[in-house]
Amino acid sequence: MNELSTEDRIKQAAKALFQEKGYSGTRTRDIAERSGINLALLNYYFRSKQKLFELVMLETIQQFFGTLPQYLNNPETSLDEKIQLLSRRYIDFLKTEPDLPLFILSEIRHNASGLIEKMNLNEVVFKSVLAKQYAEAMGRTEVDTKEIYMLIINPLSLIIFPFVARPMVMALTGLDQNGFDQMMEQRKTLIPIWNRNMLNSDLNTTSSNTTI
Amino acid sequence: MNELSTEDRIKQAAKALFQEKGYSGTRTRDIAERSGINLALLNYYFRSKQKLFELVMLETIQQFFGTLPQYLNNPETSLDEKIQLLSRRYIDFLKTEPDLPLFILSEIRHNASGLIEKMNLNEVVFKSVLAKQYAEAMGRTEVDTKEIYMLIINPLSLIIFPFVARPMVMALTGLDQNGFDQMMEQRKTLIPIWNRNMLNSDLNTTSSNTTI
DNA sequence: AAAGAATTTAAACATATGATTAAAATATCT
DNA sequence: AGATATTTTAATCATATGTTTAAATTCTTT
Repeated sequence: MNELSTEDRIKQAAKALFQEKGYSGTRTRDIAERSGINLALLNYYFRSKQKLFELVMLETIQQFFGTLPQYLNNPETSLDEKIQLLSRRYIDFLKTEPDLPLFILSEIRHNASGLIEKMNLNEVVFKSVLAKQYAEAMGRTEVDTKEIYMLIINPLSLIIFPFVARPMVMALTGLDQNGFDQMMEQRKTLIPIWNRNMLNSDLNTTSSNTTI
Repeated sequence: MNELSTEDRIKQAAKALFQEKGYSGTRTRDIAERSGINLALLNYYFRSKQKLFELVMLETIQQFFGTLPQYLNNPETSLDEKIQLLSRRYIDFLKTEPDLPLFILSEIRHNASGLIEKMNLNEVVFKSVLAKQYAEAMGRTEVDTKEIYMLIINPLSLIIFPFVARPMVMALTGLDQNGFDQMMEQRKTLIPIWNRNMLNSDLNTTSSNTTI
């Protein structure tokens, strides 16, 4: 009853291997071995390595970006609470899938079919409750692009970059894997504080004392 | 007199292609075509695709990390001036080599030979003038690891991540390539301001009003 | 100019890789 | 239980890929 179907076993193995080695570096024979299947089954179930890859990519992109709207759009949390939830949940998620962000960022960079352009993420962002909350705090109805840097890009930079650049971060800090994990735990609470202070620099610039 | 040697032409083509397609996705025939040489010359000059790759990697890693010490160690600039210089220079550099960070981060993640572990980057960081300046401002002789997050990891996150995640950032902000470039120009001055405010959150925590 | 060294060329090689094929095995339906 | 559909298997195929080889060409030295 707990047995995965052959199709799912292939997909799981492919997802892991594509993340580890990239598309070109992953052979169909690697996928067959890891999923414990006969090589020809990959073509039977998915028709080609390329088709399998596209399917895995779609699912993985959905996994990475798909939860973003819910963090930005909960009307019952404040702006700060949203950044707190985003930090905590994304870090928890990335700790379970440490290879995923690098894989996604690498593939969307080289992928000519524009998968994420089709997701209308900028609408999600500009029309989010988070953006509205910030605009209201500034006494306006809309945020501008520069404000999106602080509201979205900077938190995501602080959350995701250490995962993408883990060997580099470990080399710079001298932390081992365990230390790195602890660092990311600490950043769950630190990132919202830092971000609040970055937002405050904009508030100070506009001489507003509004508390969000 | 301006003629590049055959060896250099191969290296340049290889560097560009490895960044675009990765190691496995780049064929020796691609490199030969792009450098305008006969295929066998790759083996004549570099013995193998693997050896060529290792050489290109070494040079590229040096290019990416090699300038870091000079930004952290100039005794004639304040802490804030160092972050300003780091932001400006790294952003300028990355605008000329937009594919480089993703390539480096991807390869050091999968590279078992531990190239960057041998660089003793954490010594560079912990013993830097920057770290000393911060410790002095805190009335101590040394910084701890958490402080390195703010002094080094956070600025690097804010600087490098948008380049690594360019399609994602463009999708979230709705910016085109031109807009993205302008955004990075703005971040040259914004990142030091933001970082100063993050550091201030630590200063406030320790109830110190010291100005650095 | 001739000899020797270095570079370049085109073809061939040995192996790898994604895909196909046909038969065998298993599952499902009547 | 037999017929049919689906899944699996092992071998084979067609092409790709990194590398080698030997000859030709160019460069350097005497």
